[in-house]
Amino acid sequence: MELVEESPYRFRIDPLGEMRVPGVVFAARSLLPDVRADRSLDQVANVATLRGIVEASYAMPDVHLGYGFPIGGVAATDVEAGGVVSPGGVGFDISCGVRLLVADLDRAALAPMLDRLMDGLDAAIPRGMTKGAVWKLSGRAQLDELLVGGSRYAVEQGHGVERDLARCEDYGAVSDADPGQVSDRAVQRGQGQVGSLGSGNHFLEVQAVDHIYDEAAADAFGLRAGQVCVMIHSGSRGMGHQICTDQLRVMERVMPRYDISVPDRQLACAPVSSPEGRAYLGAMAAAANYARANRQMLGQAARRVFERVTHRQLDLVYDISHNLAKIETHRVDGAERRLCVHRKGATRALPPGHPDLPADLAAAGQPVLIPGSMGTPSYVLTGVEGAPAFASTCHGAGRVRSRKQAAKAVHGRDLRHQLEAHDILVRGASWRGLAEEAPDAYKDISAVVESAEGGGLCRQVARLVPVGVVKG
DNA sequence: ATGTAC
Repeated sequence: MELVEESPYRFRIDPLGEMRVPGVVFAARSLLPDVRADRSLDQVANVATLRGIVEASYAMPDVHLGYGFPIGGVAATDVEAGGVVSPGGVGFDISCGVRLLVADLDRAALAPMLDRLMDGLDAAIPRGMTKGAVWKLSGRAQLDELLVGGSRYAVEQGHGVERDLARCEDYGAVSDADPGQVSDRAVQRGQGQVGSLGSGNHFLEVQAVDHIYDEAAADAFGLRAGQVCVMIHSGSRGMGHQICTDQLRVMERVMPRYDISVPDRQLACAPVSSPEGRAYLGAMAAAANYARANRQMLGQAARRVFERVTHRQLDLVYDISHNLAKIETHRVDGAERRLCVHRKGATRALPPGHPDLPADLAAAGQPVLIPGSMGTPSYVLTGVEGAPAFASTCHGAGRVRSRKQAAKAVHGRDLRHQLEAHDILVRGASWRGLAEEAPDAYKDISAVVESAEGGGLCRQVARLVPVGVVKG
């Protein structure tokens, strides 16, 4: 594996063997994975062999090993040219993403109430392995409505306000969800989890705006220095996981029928326009809407606690996914093409003026929400005109040490003391879970974001720092 | 990420 430096934040893997296009990695040299110890760039090369792939197999600065595709990967296939869709290009946590809310309240004014706020959130946010969810659904019929309607359905049922939907990617729901493709087992797993955080790197954080890079965009997003925010990072829980598992099994079976062979079994795929490809996209969309409704409900729970303790409202800045495939039109080799754009651990970053943006965000561009690892900053970015990689950017810090290694290096109790020494309050679900998420198990988020901007993928708008964390 | 194993 050889990396050719094209510019300080852009490296190329030239096509070899079955690769149809090059690999392109957007990262400073210091963030590049070690090609001897880490297989994630082999995964970038493997993705480049997929039928119908156009331009390049892209990797964001937070790239790391995933199932088949790397996390931090972007790949687009040409639908009309027999291009494939692959569940591994989306990941198990379908439409995992981030929701950011802001309060008209400064960090200093919150300080005397912070402990009570964190206790309230601790009690109100279901998380970890324990059962519990904000919203108990009445049965499959209601779940099916949620799988089609996403956040819009939650708001229609009284869980939120109409303005929330204008501040959700896709206005709260992706189209073409097909609940008929969702197995009974997926329904069973998802039924009791709407409005629950999960575990791993998922969190709810109380944060403060620490630095503004772009005043005009920050103003459009409703962000100012010193202001208190709530960030929620969660996904589609057991529902998305089961849907991914089910659909992978189908694709593994039908690949020979379409004469598809892949260098790694985890790259199972089918043509976008085949029955199996369409079935996956319908099921994936259902899981995506589940994830959005999940974050809507978590946001509602946070709002109730926040209002009770501080007597202030939380307004939605934005809700955005970083694990999704979408059919989009892009110009490739001078012609408009319908592409299936896989983003796995990668975030869509619409530039200013994009027609999919609501009017009040048109001048600034789309808010892109980048969650940091525990105890480290998070970022708000925005899209830029003429960006490469189908208007995509990074999604977070990216793990560099395994959960096991992380848990061995530090005890959760010590980590909590370290965070509290930095005035960050911690409400965890388990000591082990806390230790697995130690910040030094992740890349430096600030370096990741700098690389993304340096590579021309996005622009920095604001930096947020944690003041209290609720961990799954 | 995940009822951390079909």
